[in-house]
Amino acid sequence: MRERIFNCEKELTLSVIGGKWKMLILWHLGKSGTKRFGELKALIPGITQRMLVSQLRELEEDLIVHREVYPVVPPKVEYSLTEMGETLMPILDAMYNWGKHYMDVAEIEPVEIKPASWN
Amino acid sequence: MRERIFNCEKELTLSVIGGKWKMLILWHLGKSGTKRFGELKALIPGITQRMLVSQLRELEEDLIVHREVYPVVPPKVEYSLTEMGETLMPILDAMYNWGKHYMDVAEIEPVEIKPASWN
DNA sequence: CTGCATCCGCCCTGATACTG
DNA sequence: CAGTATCAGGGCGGATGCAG
Repeated sequence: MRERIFNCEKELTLSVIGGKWKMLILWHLGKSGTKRFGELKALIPGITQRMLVSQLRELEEDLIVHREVYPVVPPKVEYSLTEMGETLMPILDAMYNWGKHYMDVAEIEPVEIKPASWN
Repeated sequence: MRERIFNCEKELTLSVIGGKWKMLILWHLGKSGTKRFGELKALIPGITQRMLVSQLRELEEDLIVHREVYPVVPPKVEYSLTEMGETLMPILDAMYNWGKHYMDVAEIEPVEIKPASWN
């Protein structure tokens, strides 16, 4: 179980969205809605099944993501944002805009954003 | 040197504020202004000198924090937010408010916020 | 007072193979 | 299709000692 002892509420927020792939997952679910496991995997190049599963489990445990299992063969599982998860989107938007502006103005090197059309 | 290859601009933002103690440092500098090294250390219980130095160096390198050295003995060094650093405060505010609300509504356990009067 | 150098342990993550 | 199990590596961060 994850220890959750923080100095400030900001760190609680960070612990929810701070996993290596969590912002990407939330972004997809928030911007284009419910997705199947395989769809998410295809949308996030480079992620392994192990990481996608673990990040989704943590988001589910934190009541950010809802997991809907359909009892069919082959298996079908859909993921979507909860209401609580939706309330994170303004923060993700703000972080996206800040990062974009920061790249233009500060020109910190080296910074590379992998090619992607789904921003 | 830190590798900075991201899938999205949000991750760049996270890399700037995501260090273990960075949000705390930025919060103090943003809410109550310029601080000496020793003041910051006193304000952040539990942080080691090594970590305070390294986190400040990274923030300085990222043009978020300004470091002013006074050539006196004993040494005196003051840290403050740059203009770019100030633009992070709305995001930190949003994260603080979200975390606070999240604790009340979601009641995720275990979550513990250490006693502190400087929020 | 404000740092830097060194060592080290742990957790996160990646790779790979296997399964209902 | 949507996972689980296992092993291994690397980097972040903690502890300690020294310096200008």
